[in-house]
Amino acid sequence: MKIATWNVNSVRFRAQLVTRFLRDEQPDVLCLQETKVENGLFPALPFHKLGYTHQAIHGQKAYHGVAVLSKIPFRTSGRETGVQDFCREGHARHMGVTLANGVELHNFYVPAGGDIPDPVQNPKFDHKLHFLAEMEKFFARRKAKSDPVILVGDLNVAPLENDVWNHKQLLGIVSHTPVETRLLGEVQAAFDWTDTTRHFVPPEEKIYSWWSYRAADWEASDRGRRLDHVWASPGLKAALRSQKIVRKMRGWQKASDHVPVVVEFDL
DNA sequence: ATGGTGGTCCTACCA
Repeated sequence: MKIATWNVNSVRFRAQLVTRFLRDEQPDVLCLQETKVENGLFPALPFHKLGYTHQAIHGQKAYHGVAVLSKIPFRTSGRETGVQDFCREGHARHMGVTLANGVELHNFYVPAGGDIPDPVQNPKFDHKLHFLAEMEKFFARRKAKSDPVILVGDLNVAPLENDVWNHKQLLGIVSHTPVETRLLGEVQAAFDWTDTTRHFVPPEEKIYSWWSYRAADWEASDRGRRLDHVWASPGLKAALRSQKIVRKMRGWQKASDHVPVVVEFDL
């Protein structure tokens, strides 16, 4: 089973890039974040035509929004099943589905958190910390860690030193501050999640999934961050087969600032 | 130290 996650930054603006990716990579399931569209206007047809006939969509106008496109049927039915309320602001930032093979899949778009890394001065940062704490509570509550569960998404935190282009320089920058990386570590510990990218890529090696639009030349400066993640539950760790971050897609015309993470499981 | 770009929707907001 091949699972992909991608912050697409508007699924309508980039629908053709989504179909290109689906043709190239042929994942069984693609989880999207920042779809930026309400459910009635979601471009379902081009993905349906490629075999992604099972679509769990949770969107809203202009901002946020998540979706799961799947070749594998869902056990749950309907277009809006599985949404949990991690988000006190009422944003569309989570969609959960259970696949026909029994795998439970959670797709997250964690709040970016604004510019100032202080929850008192900056309500967006406070909201981000609250959202992560809610994620931790949700998974800590569950007992059966042997269940096959996958958590993916734009978590908007780059946890390790080599998940950013310059660790010391980014310690005060939202996405890599100690309070965020500690909290994400607690979310990870709450369910003994395996960070699948780091399962395959040693921590000494720099690897990123996001490059700012503001760089004159994203590739030359290579000032990236690893904000996009696929986590596997303990019961799925032995089934991990491969991971890749599709860096070349940052160079496509009309690229998203994020690129997909693709993980294969032997199931 | 600053501003740099891009999507949504139309005046800023968000990333």
